[in-house]
Amino acid sequence: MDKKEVRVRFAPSPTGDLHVGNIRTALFDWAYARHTGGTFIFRIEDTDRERVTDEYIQAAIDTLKWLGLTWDEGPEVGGPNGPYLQSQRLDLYATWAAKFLEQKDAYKCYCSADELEAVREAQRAANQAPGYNGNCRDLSADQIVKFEAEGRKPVIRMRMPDGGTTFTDLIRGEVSFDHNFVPDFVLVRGDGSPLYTLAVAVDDVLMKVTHVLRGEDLLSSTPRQIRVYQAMGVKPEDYPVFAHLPFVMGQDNTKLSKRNGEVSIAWYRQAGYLPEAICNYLALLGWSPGDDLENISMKELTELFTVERVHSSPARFDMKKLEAINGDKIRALTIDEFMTWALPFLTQAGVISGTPEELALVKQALPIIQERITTLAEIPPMLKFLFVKEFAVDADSLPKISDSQSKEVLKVSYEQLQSLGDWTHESIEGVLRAALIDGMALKPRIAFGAVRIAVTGSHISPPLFESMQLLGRDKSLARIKASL
RNA sequence: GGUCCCGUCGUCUAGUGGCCUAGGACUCUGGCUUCUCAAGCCAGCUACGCGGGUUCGAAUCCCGUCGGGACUACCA
Repeated sequence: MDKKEVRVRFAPSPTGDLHVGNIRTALFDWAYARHTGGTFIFRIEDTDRERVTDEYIQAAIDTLKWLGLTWDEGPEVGGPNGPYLQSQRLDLYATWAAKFLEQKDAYKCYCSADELEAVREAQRAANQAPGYNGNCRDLSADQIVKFEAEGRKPVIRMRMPDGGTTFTDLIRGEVSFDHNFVPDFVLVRGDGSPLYTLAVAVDDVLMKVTHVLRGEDLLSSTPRQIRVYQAMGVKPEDYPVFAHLPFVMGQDNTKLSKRNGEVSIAWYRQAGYLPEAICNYLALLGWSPGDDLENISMKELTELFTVERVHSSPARFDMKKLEAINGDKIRALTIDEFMTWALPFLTQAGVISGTPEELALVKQALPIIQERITTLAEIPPMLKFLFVKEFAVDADSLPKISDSQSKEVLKVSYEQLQSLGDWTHESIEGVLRAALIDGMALKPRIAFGAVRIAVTGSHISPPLFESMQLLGRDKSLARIKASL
């Protein structure tokens, strides 16, 4: 695009756990930085300290790390343009606000919240566009003295000049706003703390951000941001390039929320989704590589990602497709990788405590369940039968082996298996097939079904003969005997 | 209400005037395979919001219309 080094930032305001929408933005920011060989900056927008907490900030950092979206400048790693928490940059904002005041780009506004609300109320009633009416734009010295004497705490408000703002959005093309619909806006609160409108622009300039990829909800605040650049004396050719990403919405076409799909990335993490799957799926929301390629790695994403290919229309979040991709990613894991992901789920579920024997058994068992699960959370219930101390058949499966035919199947199985020489899944299968299918003329699903329930406790299990081999001769036989 | 953005199968998307009787993926349905569940394979259903133009020709360009969303804070 140009020879200037690309600098992109992800700047969330952690008022809660990072959610699907945030992360999709972070992912695109990251992918763009990596694609261009630029710098990825992570900045925390915590000017609203009533809503942003340290816990949420830490959670945001953890989530980004877990997803593999590493940053070049930001919390923990630092960088030449820090600090990267807006709450630690307050003096910077104050300095610029004072300068704007001095330049008459901004002015003190003494209107109270109640007065402003009354104005808006009247505007709404009169069917006019609600917005600041410019009441304090040109206060006389006397009026200021009077307000000050009343003890009013002024906010600092930016003066929007007549005219309009036009800028080129990388995704939407040329976008224009008439300043008649962009009222003078507040930069600094009555208590002296900065607002997003001030901090975001100051930081983007000071951090030399070249590309602002962010949510579409910020599109209409862009003229205000550009206004601050002007007041800071930034030349138009040095403004960052904007690209407003389309929304990620819930199933019912409303904003994604608890009601129509989980939003918190932390939830997906503990539900057993792989970071690569989440990123792969999210990358497909509002962007596509162009051909029929869909299952891509993080590396491929950075190679293929361009802003030009980002959509301008919103996308609906589809859990089913995420599940499908997650299953694909799990199946593509090597056993060692799969092991690494599986262990925490098994220990947390209390299925294993982590002894070397258990680990060895898990490693042997993982291959037979790898293609049967879509999330890691499905592992514990599926392997539980191998480790459980006090075995019992599931209540809903018990009736299925209580009939006389099942009893007969189990009896024959027990007798045949007892004299089996080598305990391998091939030999187990051979013996049972001969005795039950050939000998008793039963359908495989009927015959093996009974054994399955007796041995694994459920009518749904990993492949029976492999399961029996892993369980071992003693336990397998004991369970069959117990169900006779 | 105003301003701005958006509009291809149920969903995510391919498509930038002829290769489109619109392709892929997920879902769903049916089938094959099969020791359960999966996985895999095959088949099927279903879309260019609507109306006008421009053009020999439009999903692709223009206008209108309808619909959806965002913003309209001393939130971000």
